[in-house]
Amino acid sequence: MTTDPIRPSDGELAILRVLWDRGPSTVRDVHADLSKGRDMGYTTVLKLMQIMVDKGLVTRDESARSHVYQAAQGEGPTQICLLRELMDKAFEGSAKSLVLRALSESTAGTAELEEIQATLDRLRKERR
Amino acid sequence: MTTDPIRPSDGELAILRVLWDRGPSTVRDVHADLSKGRDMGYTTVLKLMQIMVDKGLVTRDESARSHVYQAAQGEGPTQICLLRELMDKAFEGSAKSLVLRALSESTAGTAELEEIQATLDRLRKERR
DNA sequence: AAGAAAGTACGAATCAATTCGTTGACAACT
DNA sequence: AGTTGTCAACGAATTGATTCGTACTTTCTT
Repeated sequence: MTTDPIRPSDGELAILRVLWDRGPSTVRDVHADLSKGRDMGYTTVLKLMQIMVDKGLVTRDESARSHVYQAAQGEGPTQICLLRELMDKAFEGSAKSLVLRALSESTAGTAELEEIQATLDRLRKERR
Repeated sequence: MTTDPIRPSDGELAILRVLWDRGPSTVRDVHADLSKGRDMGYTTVLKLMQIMVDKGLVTRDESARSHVYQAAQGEGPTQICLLRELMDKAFEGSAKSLVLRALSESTAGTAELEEIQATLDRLRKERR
């Protein structure tokens, strides 16, 4: 059995996204990537990633001088964890009302709506 | 013109939910409601609600000795605001992938799926 | 070998959210 | 009038996330 995904903070999530994108990376890599968007010091990223090791959000390979970090949990499980949290906090736990709200404001194009449709069809078959 | 909904913190959101539910309420009312779930002091709720007045999240009628508070923004706009934030933070801004993820893990029953289906159909017609 | 460059580790400052104790005002009760 | 209860206001402690400076180590360059 695997442990439940741990809820990452905002900063941690930003780092995880880089790791999911790039795969195993050094602090320098992550910092370079993150610096495109906003301005933050190298040691800030380092510290955060060290904390993430402690929390179990990432794993670290220390065999080389520049440690190589890797996301410990997948993007999907993390997204689900965050969705569930929001669902509980703001949608009374109802996936339906969350999805309806998201759809009602969505800027998704026709193609994307088709894709959602397909998933929905599949789900309904499974439920039968 | 109305200002954009302000992102409430977790504690603030819990209070807003009570206000949406009950309508205009005193601190005592809100505290009573919130106390069912978790244990928090009266002054904690009071303080939070005072802060919320400053932030513009709620309005306050001070004509009676017990002030009466009211949510300043609707539930819908707030949910949209929170969804958009999560979308940006964890789904690369894509409503589609958020919805797909929510659906894939959803425990929604058949009836609820039907309802989502209906909304989806309507949306697709509009897009045409 | 000396110095610059690139790393990690760590402590401390800051900031926002949350929590609650205490105080003082006002009201209700006796 | 005096006591008790209810309330708003405020200050202070706490906690978690974030930020970065500084120190120390290792590696690379000259």
